[in-house]
Order: sequence, then C-alpha cells, then structure tokens
Amino acid sequence: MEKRTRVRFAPSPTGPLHMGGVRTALYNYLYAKQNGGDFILRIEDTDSHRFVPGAEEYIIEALRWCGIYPDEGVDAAGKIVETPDERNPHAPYRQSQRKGIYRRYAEELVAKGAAYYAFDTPEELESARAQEEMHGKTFTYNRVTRPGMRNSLSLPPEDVKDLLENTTDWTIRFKMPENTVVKMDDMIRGHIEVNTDTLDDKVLWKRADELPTYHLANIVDDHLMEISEVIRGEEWLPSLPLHYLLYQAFGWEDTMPRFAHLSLLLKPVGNGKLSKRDGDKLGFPVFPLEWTNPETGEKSRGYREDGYFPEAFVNMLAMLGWNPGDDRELFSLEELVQAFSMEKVQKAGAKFNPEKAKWFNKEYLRKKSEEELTDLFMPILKEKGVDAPYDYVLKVVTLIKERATFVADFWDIASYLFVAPQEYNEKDAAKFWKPENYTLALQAAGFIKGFSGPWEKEALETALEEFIRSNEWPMGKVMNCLRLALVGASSGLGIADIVTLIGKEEFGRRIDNIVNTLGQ
RNA sequence: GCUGGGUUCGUAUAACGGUUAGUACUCAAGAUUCUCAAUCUUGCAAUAGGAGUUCGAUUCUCCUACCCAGUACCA
Repeated sequence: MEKRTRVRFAPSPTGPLHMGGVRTALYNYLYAKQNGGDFILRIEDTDSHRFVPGAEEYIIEALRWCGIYPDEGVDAAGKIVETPDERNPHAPYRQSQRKGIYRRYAEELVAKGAAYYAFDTPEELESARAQEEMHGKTFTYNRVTRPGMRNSLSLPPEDVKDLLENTTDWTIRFKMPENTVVKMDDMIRGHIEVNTDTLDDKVLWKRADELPTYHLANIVDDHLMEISEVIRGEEWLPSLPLHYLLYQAFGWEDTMPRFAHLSLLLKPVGNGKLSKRDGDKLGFPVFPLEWTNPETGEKSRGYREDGYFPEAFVNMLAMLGWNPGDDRELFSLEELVQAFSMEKVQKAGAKFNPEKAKWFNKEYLRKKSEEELTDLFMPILKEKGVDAPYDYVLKVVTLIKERATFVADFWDIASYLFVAPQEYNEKDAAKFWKPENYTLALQAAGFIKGFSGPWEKEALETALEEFIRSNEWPMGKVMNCLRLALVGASSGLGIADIVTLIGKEEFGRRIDNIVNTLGQ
C-alpha cells in the first residue's frame, strides 16, 4: 500500500525564523511537492515560558515571501488554523491548543509500563545535578539513578497515589529500556545504532502546566497527523532513539514516519553554527525578513529588506547542502521541486557564503525584465527626490541592469543620469583635468553641442570618435575629461550614452559647471 | 567528560574502486572598451593524518586528529 506523503515543518515560536529554519522548511516543502503530498505547518509552542509575540506571524510571512504555502495548518488569511475544516482535518495546529490530548497518551505509556510518574522537584533535580557536577560527572535520570529518586517505581504505591492526588509538580518520564540496541535508519545518514544505556529517562508530560514536552507532543502529533517523513535539523538526531522507542511503546511501528536529519548551517568564517551575531559582524542577514525584538526594540536585518529577490534567496538556500548531481545552479522553486532528492543532501554542515548569495541575486536581477526593474526603481528615485519620467528610467535601467547586484545599486551606479555631479573625484580630476587635455575636451564638447545628426547613441558615438581621431587627439584623455564633467569621476557609461540620455542642454550646463569649478 | 554525527581547493560541491580530481563563487592576470562595470580567456587552489582491504582507493574498514550536535520539567 502506498502511503500519502505528508511532511511537516514544526517550528517553535520563540523568535524570528532563522535562515537555517527556512532551509528546513524548504526541503520539507520540496519533498512534499515532488511526491504530490502535503506540507503541513504546525506550531510547537509547548514551552509557555518562551513564547515571543509576533514570532508565529513572522514564520508564516517568511514562508509566504519564499513562495512556500502550507497545504495544511494555515488558512487563506495566513493564520494558524484553530478549528478543523475540510482542508485542515487535524486542527488545531498549535500544540498549546492541543494540550488536552497528550495526557492520556502519557498515561497510556505508564499503564503499559513504558513510563512512570516522577515526583522529584526541580530543586531536587538541581541539587542532584550539582552533586554529580562536584565529582566532575553529569547527572542522568536513568536505570542507575532511578531507584534513588522519588518516582512511582521507587516509592510505595500508597505514597504514589497520595502524591499524584495532592501534588501538582510531578511529571511522567519515559522508562528507558536497559541495554537495548536501537537500530535506526536515516534517509540521509543511513543506518545508526545506539545502546539505550547511554540514554536517559526523558520527561514526557508535566503536571504543573499540563503540557507535554517536545518528545511526546511531537510523536503524538506526527502520528495523529499521519506524517510520512520527518525532515528536521541535525540537533534532533540524538533524540531519534527515544522517538523510535516511543513509536514502539505506543505500538505505532507500522506507521512510523521515515526520518531525515539535515545538517546545520555554519558561520562563514571560523567554527560553529550560524548565529545572529555573525550577521551583524560580517554584514549579512541571517533572517529572511527584518525582525524587531519586541522586548529590546533591537532590529535584525532581513534578506527581503536588504534587497534580495525571494527566488534568489530560495535558490541560494537550496544549494546549501544539496546539489542536483550536475553543474546546474539556477533553479526556480518549481524546478527545485522536480530536481530535489534526499540522496543528494549533504551529510556535513555547510558554511554559508554571503558572496555567493549576492551572486545569486545578481543572476536573478539580470533575468528580470527592464519593466519590472523600473517599477522597483521608480519609488527609490522618488525617495531621492528625483521625478523622472517612466520611459527615461526604463532607458537607464536597460543600460545599467547588468552592472548591479541589487535594485538599490541602481542609484549608486546611475545617479548622474538624474542629477548633475556635485563634486569631482579628486584623484580622477588630478589625473585628467589638465590643460593639455581639457582644451581638447572642450573642443570636443563644442563638437557635441553642434552635432546635428540623429540624437541617438550610435550616431553620436561614431561621429564623436571620428572627430577626435581625425584630430589625432588622445581618445582616453579627451573622453575622460568629458566623463569627469558628466559623472564627476572617471567611471560610468559611454560618453555618447550619457549625452544622448541627459540631452544637449544639460550637457552644456555640466561642461560650464566643471569649467567654473575646476577652472581652465 | 560521555553519546551520536561529520571531514574533497578559502567557500559550496562533482567524481557512488580506475579521471591530468571537474564545476561555481571569491581572488589574480590578460583580452576588449573612451573610463568603470559587464563580457571572454587564463591562472591560483583540495581528497585531515596513519594503518589496512584491493591489481588499484577521494570512494570500503579500523585508529588518531579536528569540527558539530546532544547531554533540561527548551524546542
């Protein structure tokens, strides 16, 4: 029988979604779509202490910006679904709203002998840890320490009954089997074996807030939501044996999902995983969207606000730890869906390379139509106080698009096509604005002013070059004097390009201006 | 510390026992151009180390080193 592909992205709303998280979501989405299945968004907010306002909305908006729309869990308005409907039969998709369902599963495990009640207070556990710490060891709640702790396996039944009824800070812990080798398979890493003696009795459910921990909620919800593959970050690999054991304890082995653990995104330089700090330090965003910390008001930059196209961001992320098996690098989301394969996902962590991210954006910028880019550039011009007609901007964009990485670069590259230079680059002026050059350049300027041919680049360029050449003047020096007048520096478009764009009058003004400023 | 995972040019990766170890980004040089970009060409640069298995190891096994993760009533 063929199981329908159903995968989920299950973030915790404890802050903005990090680009590594976006990649996990992306791989889940690609896998689901490739197999004609469902991509589900589930919010894992079982830790009431770490809730951050706005984080959930941020996650959804970030995914939307990337073009990732969940099939289940989020409604048309972009909100987490709270009540079941035809499209979202497993609602609510927020674990805090599902809290009622977990207790009986935890109790079921106790009844089966796979779990037990533990009455140790946080303080008691803390001191047990401190004790071991003094001996240079780490306390683990397991088969060795279990009899010495206060739980339903060590206490007399009547005490257990009493504590269960009259206290509220007890938990249900998983009873880790003794000396058993858990044999697991990971879609990316292959076969893995772990002996249960190295594991501890994890808390599954807490009486204090009547909430499950991640492990229980995760397994129960994945089971209930009929998840077929769990694709998540590598940080979960150490708890995979527990999750396997949980499926076994519930008797759900037959429908247990397959697992794929993705490597982490690493910082560009040095060692360690990518963090917010690296972004600040090296000057690149680590978040898809800009985020303002609600408590401190501190802002973190985002790819969207930095001027990245979502297609470029997604493409770049996809290639970080995955490859199509050939030399292709540019993929649309649809093409990624076709080309993606779990076998080609890299086992090792990938160091993020901000330069390559820029390269991707440059490639996507070049693919955009001039019209689309003009639409994006117009508001920037307006901000700069420039009121240029659309057709003029379109011409400018056509000339400069290949020189830019971001739309925002357009202004730096081409501001002189909208406003006259306010100053002249000192070095360039010293190099070119010499009497022996500018006397010739001014004559060339006179030629341009008197040019009566068709007012377009080709014609003017040919005529101007012919004029200079026939006089046997140094082409570079003459042209750069003119360019200094037009641009303010010795860089930029061809003289004929600039002059035909700004027109004879403006050309004349800029020539007058440089003569007045730098003298002759 | 313990447990698990990982290791090909600076970075992302290809080569799933046989290649002069390929590609892209970055960087450098050259070509081109009226300059700067763009473009084109060329170049620099890697199998962590050591044992095995094999006619032959980047590829398989083991050891060492290094890196990462986990080791919470957080996810």
